[in-house]
Amino acid sequence: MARSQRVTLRDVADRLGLSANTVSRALTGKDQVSESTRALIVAEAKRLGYVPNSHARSLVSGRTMVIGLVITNPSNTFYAALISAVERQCRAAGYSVLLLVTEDSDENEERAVQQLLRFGVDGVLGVATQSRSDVWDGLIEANIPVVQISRDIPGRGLDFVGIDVESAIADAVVRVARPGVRRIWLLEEDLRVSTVAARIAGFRRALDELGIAHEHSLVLKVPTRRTSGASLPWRPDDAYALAANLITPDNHPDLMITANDYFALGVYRAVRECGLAVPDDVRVLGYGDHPFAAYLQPALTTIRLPADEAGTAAVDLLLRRIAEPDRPRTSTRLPAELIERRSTG
Amino acid sequence: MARSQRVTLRDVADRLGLSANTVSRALTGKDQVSESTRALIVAEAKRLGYVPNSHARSLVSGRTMVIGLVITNPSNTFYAALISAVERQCRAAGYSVLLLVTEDSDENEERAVQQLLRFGVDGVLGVATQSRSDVWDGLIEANIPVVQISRDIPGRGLDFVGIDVESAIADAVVRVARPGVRRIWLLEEDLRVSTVAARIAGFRRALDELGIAHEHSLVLKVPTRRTSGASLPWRPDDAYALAANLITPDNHPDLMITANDYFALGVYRAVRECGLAVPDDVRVLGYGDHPFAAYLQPALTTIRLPADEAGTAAVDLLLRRIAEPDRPRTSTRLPAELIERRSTG
DNA sequence: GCTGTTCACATGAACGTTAATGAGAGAGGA
DNA sequence: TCCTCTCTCATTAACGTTCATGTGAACAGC
Repeated sequence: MARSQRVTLRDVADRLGLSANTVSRALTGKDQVSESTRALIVAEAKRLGYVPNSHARSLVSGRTMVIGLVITNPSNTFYAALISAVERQCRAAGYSVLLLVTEDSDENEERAVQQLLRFGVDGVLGVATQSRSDVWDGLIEANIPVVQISRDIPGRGLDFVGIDVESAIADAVVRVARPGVRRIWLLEEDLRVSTVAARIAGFRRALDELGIAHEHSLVLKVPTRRTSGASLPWRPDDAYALAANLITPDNHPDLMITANDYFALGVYRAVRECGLAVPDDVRVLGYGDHPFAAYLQPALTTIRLPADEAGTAAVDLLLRRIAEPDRPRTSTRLPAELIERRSTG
Repeated sequence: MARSQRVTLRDVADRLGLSANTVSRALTGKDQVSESTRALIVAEAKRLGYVPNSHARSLVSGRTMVIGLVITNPSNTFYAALISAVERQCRAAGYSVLLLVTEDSDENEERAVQQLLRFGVDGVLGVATQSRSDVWDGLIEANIPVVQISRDIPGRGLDFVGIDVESAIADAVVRVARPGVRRIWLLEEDLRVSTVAARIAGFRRALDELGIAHEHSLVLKVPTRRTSGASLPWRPDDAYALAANLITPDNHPDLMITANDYFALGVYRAVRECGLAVPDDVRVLGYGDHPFAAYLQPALTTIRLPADEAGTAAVDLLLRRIAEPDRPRTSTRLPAELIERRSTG
C-alpha cells in the first residue's frame, strides 16, 4: 500500500486554475485576495482535505509555533500539574508543546537542548537540572527565548517564574510552631537544586525568628533512589526508612517538616510505629498539598503550590518575550499558601 | 539585536570548498565520503556549531522523528506515569514527543489530530476520548500509524495496548469478597469510556461468580466536575460527597470498590464519619495503587496498573508498526496485579 | 591504448510553503 | 484618449535539506 499522497497547496491551486501563492494567501487570511475566490479556495481546500505542511511553513517563515517544555519528571505531581497548565495555555495561544524529559541528568538535558535547536522551537520553558550552568547556552546563542521554571540558573539573564519557597517555608514554620516546639527537623530531598536550598534557607530563617538555637534543629536528606526504568515520584518508603531509624520516643522532633507530602506519609508511619502520635508528640508540616493530604488521619497541614498559575504565568511570559525579544528580564516568585489542618495541632 | 544567523550545511561546505551534499553525507554517516574529508567536515561542523534543521530534513525525507502523544489529562497519575514511560522509550529510540492534551473533549481531540497531520508525525500514541469514533480517521487516511492506549476504538484496525481491566476487577473482587459479603457497591467515574465499562463488566462478572444477586449491588457514578482552568485529577471530595449521602449505619455496602484510589479516600472518610469502620463494616478495594495507598489507615487494598509497561509496550509496538506498516494488527491487554492490604480484612 | 570499473565528489532538482516582485484589467481623472 | 491608481492574481525565488544523477580521476585488465 503506497503512502497516500498528501494534498498540497499546488493541488488545490491546480484544481481552481489559480497559483499556489494565491491559495496560500487565501488560507492564511491575508488580503489581496477577493472574497469570492477566497470562498472558492476555502471550499476546495476543505473538500480535498488539505492540511498545511508545518515544516515547509516554518522552513521559510522561521517560526514553528512550537515551544519546548523541558521537565525533570512528569510523574512528580507538581510537574504534572505544570505540564497540564503549560499545555493548556499554549494550546489557547495556538502553540504546540514538544516535551523533553531530563530525569535530572545533564546528559539528557544537553540532548534536550540539542533537539530544541534542531527543531528551532519558538521558545523554551525549562526546569533546569542545575548541575551545570552552561547547558542552556546553546539556546541563548541561537536567540531562542527561554523561561526557567521553578529552578533558576543565575547570571544568564533568563526570565524566571517560580515560587517563593523560602518565604513559604519560613512563614509556615513560624505560624505552625506553637509554644513548646523546640526541636524542628526538616526531611529533605537529596538533590543539589535551588528549591531544596530555598527550603533549607526558609527553615533556618524560621529558626532565627523563633529564637530557636540551630543545635536543636536537624536537616535530614532522604536518598534519591535512581531506578532508571521506573518513573517514580518521591517515595514514602524511603522517607519512612530514614525516619523510622531516627525517631524514637526519647529522640524525636516536636515539629517535622517534609520536603513533600509523600515524605510526610513515611513520617506518619514512623511516628505511629514507635508509639508516638501526630500531632500531640510530633507535629508534621508537609509541602505540596497533594490530593490525599486532606484525607489523612490526622489531616496534613501543608503548603499549596500554585502549579497552575506558575505554568500559565510562564507561558504568558514566554509569549511576551517572543513578541518583544528586547524587553527587560522578568523574575517572578509566586507566593505559596499554608493550608492548616490537624497535623500541626 | 538581529537574530543570529543559523549555521547551515552550505556554510560548512563553503568553508571547506566542498558541496553541501558531501557535507550532508558525511554528517549523516553515509558512505561515498573518504574518511579523511569526513573527519575534516565533522571537525568544521563542530567548530561552527552546526545544528541540522529538522524541518528541512523532514520536508524532503518525509520523516520527522517525532511521535505524537495524545493524552486526556497529564495530572492523572496513571497518565503521568504513561507519559514518563513513553517519553523515555521514545528518547531511547531517537524520537521526540509532541504532547497534545484533550481534557476528554472531542473538540480538543480533533484539533490535536489536525496538529499531528500538519506536523506529519511518524506515529501517534493516543488515549481516545471515545465520544466519537471517527476523530482519528484523518490519521488513518494519511497512513500515519496510530497505537491506542488504554481505550480502544473498535473497527478501525488500530493497534492497541491496554490493561485487562475487566479481569483485574473480576478476579480482585472474587478474591477479596469473604464469606458474609453480600452487598457490593462500585463507585465509578461518570465517563462514557471503555475502561469504565470494563470495570462495570468485571464487577458484574464477579457478582455472578460469587452467586450474588445483582439487586444487592449498586453502581454509583461520581459526577465528573469539569473545572476548566484547573488541572485536577480525580477528586476525593466529590467521591466523599456522594458516599456520605448514601452510606448510613443501616444502609452500607459490605464491600466498596472505587474506580480509583482517590475515590477511596472519600469513602474512608464517609465511612468513618457515620460511625462505621474499614474494613470491619465496609471493606474497600481501590484501583491504581497510588503511592499513598499503602500508607492509609487501614492500608488500602488496590490494583496496581502497569503504566510503565503499557507505555513502553505501546512505543515498541508503534515503532514496529512504523517499520512494517503492513504487519497484522496487535491488541495487547496487560494483566493488573491485586495488592492486598488491610482495607479488605 | 582502449574500455570498464570504482571511488570521491559535484550538480541539479525536489520537498511545500511564504515573500518579493511583476503584470494585467478595470476604474477614475484630466 | 491617455495616464495613473488600485485591485487581484501570477511568477520567481528563496528556506535547508536529501535524493538521483553526472563527472572526472585513478586504476585495472586485455
